[in-house]
Amino acid sequence: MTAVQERSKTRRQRLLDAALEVFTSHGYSDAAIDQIARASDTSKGGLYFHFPSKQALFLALLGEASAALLTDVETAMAAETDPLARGDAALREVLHAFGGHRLLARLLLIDAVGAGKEFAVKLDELHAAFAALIARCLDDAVAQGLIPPQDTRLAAQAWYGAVNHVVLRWLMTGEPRRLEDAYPALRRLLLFGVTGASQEKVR
Amino acid sequence: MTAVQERSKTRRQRLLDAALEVFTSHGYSDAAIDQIARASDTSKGGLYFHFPSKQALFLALLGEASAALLTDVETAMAAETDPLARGDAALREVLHAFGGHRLLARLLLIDAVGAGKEFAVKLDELHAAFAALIARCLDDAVAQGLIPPQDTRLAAQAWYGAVNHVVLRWLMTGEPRRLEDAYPALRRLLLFGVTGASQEKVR
Amino acid sequence: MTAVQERSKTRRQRLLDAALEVFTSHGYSDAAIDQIARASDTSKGGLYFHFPSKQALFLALLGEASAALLTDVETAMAAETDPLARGDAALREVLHAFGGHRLLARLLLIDAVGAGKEFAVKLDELHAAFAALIARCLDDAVAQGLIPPQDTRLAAQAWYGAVNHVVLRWLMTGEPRRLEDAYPALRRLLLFGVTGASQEKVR
Amino acid sequence: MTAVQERSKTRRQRLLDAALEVFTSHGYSDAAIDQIARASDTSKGGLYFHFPSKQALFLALLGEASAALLTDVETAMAAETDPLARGDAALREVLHAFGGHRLLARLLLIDAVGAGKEFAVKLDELHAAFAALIARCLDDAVAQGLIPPQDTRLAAQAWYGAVNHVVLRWLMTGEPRRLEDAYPALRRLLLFGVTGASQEKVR
DNA sequence: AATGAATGAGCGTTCATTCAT
DNA sequence: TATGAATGAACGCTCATTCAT
Repeated sequence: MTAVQERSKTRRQRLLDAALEVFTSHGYSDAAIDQIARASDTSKGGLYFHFPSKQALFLALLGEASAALLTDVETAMAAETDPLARGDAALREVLHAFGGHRLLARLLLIDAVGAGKEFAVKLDELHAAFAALIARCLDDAVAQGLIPPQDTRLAAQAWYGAVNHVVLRWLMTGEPRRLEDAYPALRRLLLFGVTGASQEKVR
Repeated sequence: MTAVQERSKTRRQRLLDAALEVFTSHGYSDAAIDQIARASDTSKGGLYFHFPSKQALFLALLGEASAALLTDVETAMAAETDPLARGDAALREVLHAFGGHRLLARLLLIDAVGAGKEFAVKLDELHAAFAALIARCLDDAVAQGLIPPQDTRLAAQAWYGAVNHVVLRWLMTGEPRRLEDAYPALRRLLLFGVTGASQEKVR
Repeated sequence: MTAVQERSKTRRQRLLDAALEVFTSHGYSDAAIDQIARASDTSKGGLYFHFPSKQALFLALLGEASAALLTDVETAMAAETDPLARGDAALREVLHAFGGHRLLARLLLIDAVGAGKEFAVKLDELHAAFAALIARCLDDAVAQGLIPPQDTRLAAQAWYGAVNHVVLRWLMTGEPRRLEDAYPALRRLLLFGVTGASQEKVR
Repeated sequence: MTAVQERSKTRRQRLLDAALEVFTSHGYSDAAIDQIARASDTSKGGLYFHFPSKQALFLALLGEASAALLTDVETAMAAETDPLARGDAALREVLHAFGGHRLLARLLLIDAVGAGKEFAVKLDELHAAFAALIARCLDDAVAQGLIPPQDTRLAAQAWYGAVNHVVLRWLMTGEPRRLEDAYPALRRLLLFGVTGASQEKVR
C-alpha cells in the first residue's frame, strides 16, 4: 500500500467512524452530511470524494459493520466442533461483540431498520447470513441426534430474534447493565427451545 | 357525542388511516404531510387542526396501533385460565393480528424503530407491556410448578423478540406466505424454551 | 376571477417580473433562485409553489415573452392587407417591441440561446412561428406577382436573422441608440432582397 | 521549439479539443472541468497548468475558433478582386467552414452567446471583425458604382445576421442537410438586398 | 509538469409549519 | 373547521479551484 493509499484509507476510515457516530446518535434521516464531515475533520467535498452519496456512505457502514460482526461470530464458532457448542459460541460472541460496540449494535438493530427500502436488502442479507449460520448448527445437531428433527430455519430465526431483542432492550433501557450478563439465561432458553422437552410436560 | 364531534372523529380517523398507509409505504421521514393530507381527502390545514405536528400524528398512530394490538392479545389471553395456555393464546393472537394487518406490523416493527428518539419511549412502553403480559404468564406457571424457576423477565423478552423477528422476516421476505403458518413450530420452541429439558440432554 | 386568484396572479406576475430582471442581468445559469425570490418580495418556497423548478420558471417566462411578441406582431400585421406592407409592419413592430422592452430582447436573443438543450425546443418554436409569419407574407407576395418566385422559407429565416442581429448589436453595443432608427435601412435591404434586382446588375 | 514545448503544445491542443467537445455538448455552465480533463486524457491539475481558469479556457477556445474562421474567410476573399465577388466568397466560405465544423458553429453561435458577460466582449470583437470585412466590400462596391450608396455598416450586420440565423437553423433543426445547399438562395437574397431594386418595383 | 485528493461556498429543492381567509 | 398559499431553515450535492506530492 502506497503512502497515498494509506492516507486515503485513513481519511475514509475517519469518515466511516464519524458517520457511525452521527448516524447512531441522530438516526439516518436526521443525520446531516455536514455534521459527519465536521465530525471527521474533513470537508463535505472530501466526503463526497470518498462516497458518492449519503446512502452509499450508510450502506458502506452497514456493510463493514455486518462483515465485522459476521467475521467475529464465524471465528468464534470455528473454535468449536460440537454443533451445539458452536451455537453457544455464536450466542456468546454476538453478546460480546454488541456489548463491546454499542454504536454498532444501534446501527444494525435500530438505525438501519427504519432507514428506508434501500437498506432493507442489506439488512436482509445480514439476517440471512446469521440465520444460515445458526441453521447449519441446528442441522448438524439434528444429524448427530443431539436434538430432535424440527424446522431449523424457523428455529434459527427465532434464536436470532430473541438475541436481537435482548440487545435492543439493553440499548433502549440499559438493562442488563452488562449485555453479557444476559448470556446464561438466554443460553438456557435457546438450548431448551431446540432441545425439546418431553411432550407430556408440555401438554 | 354531537354530530359535529362525530364528523370530527370521522375526519380524524380518515387522517389516521391515511397516515398509516403513507408512513408504512415511505417510512416516517420520507412521508410527507402533504401526501397524508391528500390521501385522507383533507387539506394540510385540516390535518394540523386535528394533530399539532407530524410527530404527534405518528405518535397517535403508534398509540392506537399498540392499544389495538394489546387489547386483542389481552382479550385472547383472558379466555384461558391455564398460564401456559394463556401464553399460547398470546402467541396465536399476535401472529393472527399481525398476519391480518400487515401495515400495522410494518408500523410497529419497522417504521417506528428508526423514526427517532422521540418514539423510542412509546415503543418501549409497548415492549414493556408485552413483556409484562408474558412475564405474568410465566410467573404464574412457575408458581403452579408447570415450569422451573427462571428469569421470567428475560424469557418474556426472548419470547417477544423471537416472535417479532419471525414477523419481520414475513414482512421483508414474504415467508411464510401466511404468517399463521409459523405458529406450530414457534409454539414448540417457545414452550420448550421455558419448560426446560433435563440437564442431561443439554450437557 | 376571485380575490384569491387575483392575489395569486399578482404574486405569480411579480415572480415572472423578478425572474425576467434577474435572468437577463445574470444569465440563466448564474441567476439564483434566491435572488429571484428576494427580488419579487417573496420567499423561495413561495416561488416553488407557483413554479415547480427553475427550468419551469424560465420556460414560463420564455413562453409569455414569445407569446406577447408574436401577438404584437400579428396584430400589427393584421392591420395591413398588402403582403409586403404586412412584412413591413412586422419589421416595424419587432423593432418597436424589442426597442421598448430591452429585457425581453435580452431574454429571447441572448439568455435563452445558451441556457441549455431544454430550451432549444421553445426557442425553435418561436423561430418557426416567426418564420411562418414572414414566409406567409412572401408566399402571398409571390402569388400576387409582387416578387419573383423564390425559396420563401429560407428568405424568411434570413429576414428574421438579419433583424435579430441588428437587435443583438443594439443590445451589446448600444447602437443605434434608438433601435427603431435602424428601420429605414433595414426595410430597404429586406425588401430589395426579396424583390430582386435585374439579373444584369448582379452578374 | 524544444521537445518539451512541443509536448506542451500537444497537451494544450488536446485540452482545447476536449474543451470544444464538452462545451458544445453541455453548454458553458454545465460543462465540468472534470469532464474536459478526462476527455483530454489529462488531469484537472494539468488543465489548470495550461489555463488559469475555466473562463480563460473558454476564452482561448473562442479566440482560436474566431481566428480560424476569420482567417479562412479572409483567405477566401483575398482570392477575389471584385468587391461583390469578395462578398460572395465570404458567404461561401462561412457556410463551408461552419458546415464542415459543426462544433465550431455551435460554440460561436450558441454556447458563447448565453455564457455570460465575460464573453460578450470577445463575441463582439468577432461580430465587429466580420462586419468590418463585409462593410469594406460594400464600401468598395459603392465606390466602384456597383451598388447604390447605403448604410453599409448596417447592411453588413444584416448580412451577417442572416447568415448566422441560417446556420443556427441548420444546427437546431438539421435543415438543410448540407449547410452549403443554402448558398444559392442566400446569395441571391443578400446581393439583391444590397444591390437594390428600382423604387417603382418596391412601392 | 502533472496528479488527484481536498476544499468550501453556493445551489436548487423540500417540507413541516403557520395563518389570513 | 377547513383551506392552501406562503414561509424559511435546512439539506444533499456540485464543482471551480488549490496544493502537497
